[in-house]
Amino acid sequence: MDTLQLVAEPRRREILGLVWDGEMAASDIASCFDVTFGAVSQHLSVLRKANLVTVRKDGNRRLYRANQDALAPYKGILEGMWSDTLQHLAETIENAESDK
Amino acid sequence: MDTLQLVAEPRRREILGLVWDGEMAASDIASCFDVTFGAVSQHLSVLRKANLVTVRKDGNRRLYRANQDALAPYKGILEGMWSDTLQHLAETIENAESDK
DNA sequence: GTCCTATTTTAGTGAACACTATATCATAAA
DNA sequence: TTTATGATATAGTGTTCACTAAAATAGGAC
Repeated sequence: MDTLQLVAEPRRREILGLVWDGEMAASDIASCFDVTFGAVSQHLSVLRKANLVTVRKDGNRRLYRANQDALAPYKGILEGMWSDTLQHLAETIENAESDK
Repeated sequence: MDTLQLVAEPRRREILGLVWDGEMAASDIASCFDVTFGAVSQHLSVLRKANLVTVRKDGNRRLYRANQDALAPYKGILEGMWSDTLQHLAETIENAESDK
């Protein structure tokens, strides 16, 4: 599957939105969605293999972050969709709150 | 299915490439691919319903053309992929030849 | 009208893939 | 070393969807 198709998938789009501005643990990402941890981990695996996210180990946890260089061509479209739904903002705020 | 996913599908991407610069009959579009006429017609139907192409009747034939306004946000990405594969150019030239 | 071509539509098939559940692996804490 | 937590990998399921084949629709030529 090519990059455009990978990015087009709605769940992955949302995940990319979450890790766009900064890194985020897999468990925190998963808690934003109504699917199992495993499902999110699979999406992260796909994004990782396509070099669309980077991972950093922090003890037990894996911190993910969008690879903005690789995603540069899609940035405009992704941002457009995040702002359309306002979900990106809502979710990042929600996450920031729960981190306090 | 949203616009990004519609556009991401490889066959539809190629079809959009063919009708990007000018209108083209459904049969001519279909003859560029190794799938049945019906399959291409279905893709055209999807693109039509999403308002990504416009149709004009010319007697028996239906002439399709990309709706560049609606596709504007995706133009850069699509053009990048067409130039990558060179298929877009090859196919449009091939088609122009057969029209002579 | 009857043919022929261009196109759409419908029914059915196969494959891709997002998901669940479970097993496995790795790190941290006891 | 055991126990718990965070994460990945695997097996199996259901749905979506691109495709084929065939039927239906429409326009032009005769």
